[in-house]
Formats: sequence, C-alpha cells, structure tokens
Amino acid sequence: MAQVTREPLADQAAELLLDRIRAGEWGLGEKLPGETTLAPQLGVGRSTLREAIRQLAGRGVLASRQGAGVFVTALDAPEDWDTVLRRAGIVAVIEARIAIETEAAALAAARRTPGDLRAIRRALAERAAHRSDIESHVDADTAFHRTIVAAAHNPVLLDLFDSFTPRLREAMIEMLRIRREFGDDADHDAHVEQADAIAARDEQAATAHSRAHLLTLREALA
Amino acid sequence: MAQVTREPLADQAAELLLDRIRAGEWGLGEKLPGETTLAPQLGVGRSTLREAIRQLAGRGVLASRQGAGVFVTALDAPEDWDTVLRRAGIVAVIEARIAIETEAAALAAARRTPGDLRAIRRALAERAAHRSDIESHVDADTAFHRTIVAAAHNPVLLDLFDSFTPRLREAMIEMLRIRREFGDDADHDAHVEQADAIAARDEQAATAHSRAHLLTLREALA
DNA sequence: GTAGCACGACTCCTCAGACAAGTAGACGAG
DNA sequence: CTCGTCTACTTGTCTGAGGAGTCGTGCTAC
Repeated sequence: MAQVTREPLADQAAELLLDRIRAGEWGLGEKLPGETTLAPQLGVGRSTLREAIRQLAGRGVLASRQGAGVFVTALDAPEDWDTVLRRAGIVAVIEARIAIETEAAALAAARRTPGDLRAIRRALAERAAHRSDIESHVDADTAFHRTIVAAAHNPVLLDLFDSFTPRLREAMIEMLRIRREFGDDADHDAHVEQADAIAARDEQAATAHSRAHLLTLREALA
Repeated sequence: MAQVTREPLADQAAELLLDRIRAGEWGLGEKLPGETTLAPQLGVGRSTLREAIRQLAGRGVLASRQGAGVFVTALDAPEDWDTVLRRAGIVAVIEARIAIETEAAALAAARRTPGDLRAIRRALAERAAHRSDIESHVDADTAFHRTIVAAAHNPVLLDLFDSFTPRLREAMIEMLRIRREFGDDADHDAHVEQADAIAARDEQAATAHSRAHLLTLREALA
C-alpha cells in the first residue's frame, strides 16, 4: 500500500542507515564511511545524505566531528517513552500512576506550602465546576491530581506524572463515554477528603485516599 | 568559557530555533517562515538551516511538508530521561525509586510465580556472595531488587526501575566508598525478610520492608 | 632510537545556485 | 455556488566550490 505522500529521500536514507546500524554493520563508536563514498552508495546527493545524518544526530544515534568523521553513538534509537506507554496495557500504566501518586501524596502532606494548598483548593473548585462535559472533567481531574504531585516538590515524580497523563487521558475519556457514571457527589467528596488530608499533614490518610481512588479507577479501566 | 570544539552552525541554528519555539513565537501546528526568509534572518545559508530543521525533526519538534512549509509538532523537545535524572537531585531520584519499588513489592507479593521466587532466591544468594568488593556488591544488590520489580509483572514499573539504576549506581558506590558500612549482617537479614514476605504473599510486610530499606538508603545519600 | 614537528590526505562544514516536485490560494468559467 | 486551472510560493534534491579541522606519515633534531 503506497502512501499518498512519498517519503522524502532524506528520510528514506535515514531509515536505511539506521537499519544498517541495527544490523551491526558499524559497531558502537565506529566511524561511518565518508560522505563522498556513502552518498553514491545510497544513491542520493551529498546534501541529502547530510540531512539524513543530521536527522539521526537529532535522535542521538550519530555524532559527527569535523575533520574526523561520523560516528555511531547508539546502536538503536532510544525508545520513546510515549511509545513504551502506548504499547503497555492501560492497567500497567495506571498501576505505575498508583505507585508515584500515592508516594507523592505522602510527600505532599509533609512538604506542602501554603501556596501549594491554595493551588490544590483552586484546582478542586475548578474540578467541581466541570462536571458535565466529559473531556473538560477529565482534564480538570488530572489538573487537580497534578497539583498534589507538584506539592510533593519532587521533579522526577512530577515528570513521571506528566508522561503518564496523555496515555491515560484517552483511556479515561473513552471509559467515561461508555459508563456515564462520573462526577457524582461521592466521587467529589473523596477528592475533598484527599485535599483535607494534605492540608492536615496527615500522610497516612493522604496515601489511603489516593490509593483508594486510583484502585477504583483501575477496576473501571480493566 | 569557550569549548575546545566550536559548535557547528547548524547545531547553533537548531538551538536558536528551539529557543524561539519555546518562547512561543510559533504555536503548536503553526507554520514557520519559509527557508528562504528564515535563513538570512538567522545569518546562515539555506542548506545549513535545512540541516538544523532536520535535526529538530529527528527530535520530534518540527515536521516539513514539501510545498506547504515547516510546522511545529511539539512545543518543546521531549527531554531525555537520562538528562532529567542527572539534573535532578539524588534524593529526588531515590524518592521516585521508593514510589515504584514499594508498589512493585506489593504487586510482587500478589503475583509472584514459582519461577519469580527462584530468581529472587538466586539473586539473594548472589548478593550474599558479593560482600567485599563495593562495585559488585552494588550491582548484586540492584540485581536482587530488580528481580522483585520483575515479579510484579508490570513492564512500566520495570522500565522505570531500569532507568533509575544507572544514576543511583554512581551515587551508591561513591557513598559506600566514604562510609565503609555495607554488607553487614543486619542489612542482609533485612533483604532475606523481604524475600520471605514476597514468598508468603504478605503484601503489607513486603511494602514495609521495602520502604524501610529505601528510607535508610535515602538518609545515607542525603 | 626517540621525541617533536611539518606536511598532506582526508574529513566534515558552509555557502550559493539551479531545477524539480508539491501545495494552496486566487480567479474565472460554467 | 462549484469546479477546474493557473500561478506564486514552498520544500526537495543535486552539484560545485572553498573553508576548517583532524589524523597519520615521514622527516628532522637530539
């Protein structure tokens, strides 16, 4: 099945090179043939080959040093986190989120500043205001949970949370579209209690609420 | 402080473009000015600009369509995980490890197969055998903890654990080199208890042991 | 013999120009 | 209003040229 849009030669050349690197034609740290010999070998012009090399350099596979040559810096493109999460089952992703969010809740209870607390309260109010539209409800919900993770004052946890949300967003919207039960009072009250636990610096209550909420989410998504 | 090797113009142009994208000069999905107008604006030739664009395309920031233009596909380069962890403080990394490993311990207690258990026992024996040399002791220790995460049967958690270990390895070796206290009997007994808890399917004991061990590690590294 | 140096071959880096291929909007015919 | 055509503009590709850096070779001085 030929695509409607032909792939540019430079992209094809980049893929071709990556294949030959994966095949082990050049080992880690080895030098590729010079542009003047590699370009005719691939059947493209020098500038086209250079663009292909740049593309792979941007992906961290190649590195070129003027006067010396082009060298292999990685045997394969480091797998993108998005693709890892996309391939992984939704249950695995939510379990990972449980891991980082319960821990973040405990840290937030211990470290939250008055400013963090204000942000959490604001996000909670915003979440209560979006209880009709599915998409905006999901977004408001994740925004609320994000303020809690942010209150943990740990950049690694926050980055992890942010990398999970895109994958979970789709799944949650789809799930809510099927079963209409969302935004009910019980659900909202649970979030209020979560915020209160962090305000009261009650680590155990914060983790317990966080875990309970996410476990029901896992059951719903499974 | 000027580097020994000057950065190629194409790389500089790529960084310059990325800065302007980050600054919001062009929003998501918007079209950049044409190459013929952008190149003089950056003070480089058109081929050089094209290489810069290719580089950012390889990083997923830009995408070009022949005849149409160059478009922004991401407002920022997805930061490499290694660099994130390197910049983050060691305490933040160990806290993230606490998050995923305690959760993994609970899941492992629930899901471990006989094969998992054999691997855990084997890693535990291996760990006991390497109590003299610092580096091999650290490696054997992480290998043991990895078998537990693997027993959780969650690829996301395992990938996360693997991405943490390189950063922690350096810090742990350095720490142990300063304070000679490692590989003592109390430390080893704690690991035996951890393995036993997973064998007994005792989720609470597994998480408790995991957390206790990692908290002492955090104190040592802080 | 060995250390230091000059040189030359080779490499990547950058630019300019030319033409091909594709897109998207303007414009007029129906 | 709809549909084709036409045109201006865009990216894609190639070629040729010269600049700049690196690395190995062979010579020279000691």
